[in-house]
Amino acid sequence: MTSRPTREPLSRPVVVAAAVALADAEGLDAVSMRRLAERLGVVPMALYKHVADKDDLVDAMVDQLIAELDPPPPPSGRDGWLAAVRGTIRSARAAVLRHPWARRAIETRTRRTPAVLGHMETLTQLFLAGGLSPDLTHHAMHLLGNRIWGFSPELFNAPVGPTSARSRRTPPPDPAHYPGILAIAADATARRPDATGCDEDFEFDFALDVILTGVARLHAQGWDSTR
Amino acid sequence: MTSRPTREPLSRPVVVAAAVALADAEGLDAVSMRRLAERLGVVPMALYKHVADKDDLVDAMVDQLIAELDPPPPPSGRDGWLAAVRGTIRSARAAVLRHPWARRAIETRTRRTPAVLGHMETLTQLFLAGGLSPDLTHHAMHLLGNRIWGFSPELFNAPVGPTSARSRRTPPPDPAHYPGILAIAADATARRPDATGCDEDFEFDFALDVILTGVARLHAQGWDSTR
DNA sequence: AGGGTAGGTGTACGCTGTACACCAGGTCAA
DNA sequence: TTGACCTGGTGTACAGCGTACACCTACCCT
Repeated sequence: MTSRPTREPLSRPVVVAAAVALADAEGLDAVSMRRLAERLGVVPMALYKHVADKDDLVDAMVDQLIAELDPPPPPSGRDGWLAAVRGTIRSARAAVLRHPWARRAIETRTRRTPAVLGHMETLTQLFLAGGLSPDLTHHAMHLLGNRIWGFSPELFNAPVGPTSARSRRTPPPDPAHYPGILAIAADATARRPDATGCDEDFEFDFALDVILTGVARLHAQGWDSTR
Repeated sequence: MTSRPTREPLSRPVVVAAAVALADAEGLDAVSMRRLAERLGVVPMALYKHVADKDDLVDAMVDQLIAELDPPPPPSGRDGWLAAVRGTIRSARAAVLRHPWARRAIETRTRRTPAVLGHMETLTQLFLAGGLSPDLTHHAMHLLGNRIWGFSPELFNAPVGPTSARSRRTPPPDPAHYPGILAIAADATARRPDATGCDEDFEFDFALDVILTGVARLHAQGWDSTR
């Protein structure tokens, strides 16, 4: 009998799953066609039988992440849309926290895949089902922006991307020149003495709250974009 | 007399200005060390005498853009901070609209250069001068996120990055699967029949308005992060 | 029996950032 | 005046990237 050292055959899902695993383990930059192929015990060009190009691969990685999201909770009662929207977005947030590469991956996407559109559709439906006008819903989605994916842009914290601790030619900035920033930093440390950096979870919820509250208020007063 | 075919000597400002010009003309992807050096009539490695590495170069490009911003308007009167903040952010928006590459460049930055911190400091000061607590100011900055740079993430429009019109293997999505999105799209076209895509300026102002209004309301009611 | 196709291989190209050695010209101290 | 040093531009080289293209093999279907 011929021993068959056959590798499990490749397929698009297998390739994408391996890419996700690689990104989870070593970051998005580690996902090159060559490294990924090596992991799969295959020659780089073999991947191109399953993905169109690297962009397509990253699109697919994001799609797979979206597939992990919880199904939208059934909105219940008046103003239930608010909780439903919040829940859906929190689920997205949980997913991108599980996959640190997702943030950067999502930011660089330009294609709206069916999965991406699906998530946007879900949220849109929740707004509409809550009685919001298509008009307000439209602008509410824009207002949320990337927050529908569960992250807000970093503002104060440094280490998002690869933490290149290389020495630069420019000296570190002198805090004395930034009394305002210093003041809020001092206030923050006074409130949370043992914390390092900002509480991203708090910031996210705070932002979501201000935004959704604002939208709800506009809804209540019958806002219309043509004033 | 010896004819002197001396090229204008390089310097960091010259290099950065050339990089900005190149990005303005051909996009951020066109800014490679080789292409930039070619433009300057110099060998690629010569650039490294003036910038530490490519990251440093892009940092410097963003810094130069920030230098173009209007100085902060003097806030006047009660609630003048609101107009002042709005004006400062609008000025940033004008700058990134002049330089289409800026958006992507800013999003990928991880270093807080003095110029970057300076812009954040300016806004922080405006909030504080308006009487907002350091606490609220802090979270307001987070809430604004990248909008302090004058852009919100694209949600519906496609063509931000390089418009790769390559054919993909996945077919275009069927609009019928997205009735909610379809509904708001229909509403939008009904309101602006001759428009292509969303009105980014409107979206930006709308978002800024909801956010700042929300912050002002919290300020008025003495909001505190430790409830 | 034979053609088509799906999937994996191998080679090659052009592009990227940048490390490293070198070298000319100017400045400055001995 | 001489020699050391520094500044800035050069040339070569390397490793890594995405991917075009030709090929080859094994299977399915008529």
